[in-house]
Amino acid sequence: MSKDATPGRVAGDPGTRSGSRERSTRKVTSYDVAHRAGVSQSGVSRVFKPGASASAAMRARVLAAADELGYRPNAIARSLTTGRSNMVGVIISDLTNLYYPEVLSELSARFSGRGRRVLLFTLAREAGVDSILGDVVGYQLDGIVSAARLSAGQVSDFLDRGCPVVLYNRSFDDVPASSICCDHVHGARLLATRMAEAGHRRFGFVAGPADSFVSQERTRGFLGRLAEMGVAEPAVVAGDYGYASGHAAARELAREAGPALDAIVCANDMMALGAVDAVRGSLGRRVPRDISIAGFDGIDPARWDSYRLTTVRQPVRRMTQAAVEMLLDHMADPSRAPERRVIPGELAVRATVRGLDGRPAAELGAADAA
Amino acid sequence: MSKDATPGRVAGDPGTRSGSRERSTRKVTSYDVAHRAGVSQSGVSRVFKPGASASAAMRARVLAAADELGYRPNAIARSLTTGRSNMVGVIISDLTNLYYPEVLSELSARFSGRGRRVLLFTLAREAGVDSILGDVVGYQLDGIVSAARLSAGQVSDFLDRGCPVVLYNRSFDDVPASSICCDHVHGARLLATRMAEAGHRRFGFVAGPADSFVSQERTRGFLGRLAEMGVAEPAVVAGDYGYASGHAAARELAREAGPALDAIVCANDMMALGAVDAVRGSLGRRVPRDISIAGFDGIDPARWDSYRLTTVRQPVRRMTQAAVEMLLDHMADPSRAPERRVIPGELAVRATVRGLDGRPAAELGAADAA
DNA sequence: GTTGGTTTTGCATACGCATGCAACAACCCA
DNA sequence: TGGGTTGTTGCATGCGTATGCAAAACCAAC
Repeated sequence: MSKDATPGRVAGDPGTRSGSRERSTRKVTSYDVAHRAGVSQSGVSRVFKPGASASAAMRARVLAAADELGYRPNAIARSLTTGRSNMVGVIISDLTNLYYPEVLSELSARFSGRGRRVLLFTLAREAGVDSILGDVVGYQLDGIVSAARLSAGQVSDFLDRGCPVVLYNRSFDDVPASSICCDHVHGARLLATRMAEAGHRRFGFVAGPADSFVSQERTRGFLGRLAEMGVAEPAVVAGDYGYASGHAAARELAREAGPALDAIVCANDMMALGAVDAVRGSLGRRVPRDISIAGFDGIDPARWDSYRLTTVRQPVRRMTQAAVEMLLDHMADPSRAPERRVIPGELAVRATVRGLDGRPAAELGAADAA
Repeated sequence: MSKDATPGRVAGDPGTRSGSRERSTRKVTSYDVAHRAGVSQSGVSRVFKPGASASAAMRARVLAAADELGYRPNAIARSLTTGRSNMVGVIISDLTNLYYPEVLSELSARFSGRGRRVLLFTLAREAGVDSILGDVVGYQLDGIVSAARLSAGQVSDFLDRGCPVVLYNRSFDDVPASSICCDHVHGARLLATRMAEAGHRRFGFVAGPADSFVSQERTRGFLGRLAEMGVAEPAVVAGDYGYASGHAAARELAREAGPALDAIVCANDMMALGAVDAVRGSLGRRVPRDISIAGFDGIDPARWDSYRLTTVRQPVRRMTQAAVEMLLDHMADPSRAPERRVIPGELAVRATVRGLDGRPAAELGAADAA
């Protein structure tokens, strides 16, 4: 069978298993291709495995047969033998916070560029992490990127299962998982410095959910730096990272802090946008003349003309790139030590914070690209 | 072996294959569990298969052993034998159009509520559809929901491979795929009617990409109805569904149509928001006093106070629910005939369009919930 | 105590591909 | 021309689970 090279015969031979026409009915397997090409099944396997040894002649015959039959290697079967699925899990808590679609979009593009599929997990309301663990193990996921609020124990569970994890904007001292974080403390300090220097004296701060690592860091950085600069302690209220929540928080702050309130800083852009609208609308004050407002993240809508929100931008491109890179590195070499990368945020001073001369800041135009 | 029920012995017995402690090193298979529970592998399989026959005693012993060993059924192996993966593909063209994160979020939640995993495919720039086909086949995806601009041929390829497809906001007359569409023509006619009745006379229309089915429908519906009502034919320019594109288009329309321009309708909300900002900013005109603006989709930011955009809302909840339902139905019974559902859009008149008396429309407050 | 019927259980095999091993061919240099 | 080397190829087996089939156990009524 391997000797009598009569491709004409073989190719013309009506397939024994594959029916009469291409893609007629059922699945085409490597055996079908092998039979048609007159080689063994392992030969087909090798041709479809990059870097395996196969002669040009065999390669050509196999590829021709595969093409005629419409053969696609079965990734499931491959995963079973290799133990890796070429799928990575991406865990996102909440796509309504518009920062996450940006992250997801980038991650998806980068992973697919590296030949991996993205299995998406959205965590409705903190629930379902356990079921995800089951899936991660069951589907042999090669790794996971988590941008959700998992606990240290949950992350450990993944690692114990031999599934590398890259934490996005979170890290644990006692868990050996890699992480990529924006330096929220530093960014918050930059913002605090800038706003204090601009002469704001009565701050309101809108924190995120209490269990949000990002919120904790931003809050700590911002309040800490403000204290260092001798600014009166801000009034603090908590939100849920949503627009409506920022809207409500701004109104509450105005009620609490009274007319002296001259700055509101929110733990993310979504809430800051809500705050801007509340201040301009319900409160009837001007931004930034009466009240300056700033946020964190640098989401796209924050740049829209109606807002031009001052914010601390997270370099999403670089962060996602790092996340993908780190995860793939760990998949390639599991013995590699976990790595914690921190990337500085960038203060983007736009139109919602007064300038250092106390007047509305100069417009920056569209020059500040991500 | 199946008779001497001495669970104490069995449980205390140091596992032969599973090392010494729970989850020590390598994968735990159904054989490990079977050995520990003193039953056969097929027994374990049956216990973990809902609706399979297994005595209460066996079930209890197997579950206990599985728990002690930290066993999780290998979904990959299961997929190999059953031929179905419990994964569905979701194809999204562009997450920067903020309508899609909403759709994706809903789809993800609904599918995971039905026990399916979502494999995400983002189509960068119309490229890569072919590679998706390979993945769909290779990963034995049980079905796919496509909210991207696939061609009829591409959809047929999926179907030929035995993979049911539900098209989201698109359908083909000659392809037997199910689809869920918002009635864009009808919605566009509602909007056109309302705007013409409010006395607008010189329209500008910002279409989407030429190959966008949604844009074609909306354009056709809107222009058609306007013509019926005897309104002068609008100036039409094309955008790419992005904010910046709407911004630029509004300025171009103003230049083309001159000061008589009193209404701009965009083929989606993202562009409409850009148009609002362009009209208020660059053009220095008021909305809706000088120029009314409307969009399509009903994305979240369109409801923000700074915009309160008049739009034709797509009932995302109902549409995604229908999509999931239809896909699952087809997965359960592949012989079922394809179904094309159409759901009406809802005109949401908010603040960017003048009222029927020619004055700014009454605010609707937050009453118009999705 | 026996028989017929109904679970329950184990056995063996299939799913589709990857891969270690051995057989083999081609090729090189002496 | 021969022995050694490199590079191809096929064979056989394993990955972890599901499932048809038959053996076994159980139950109930006679």
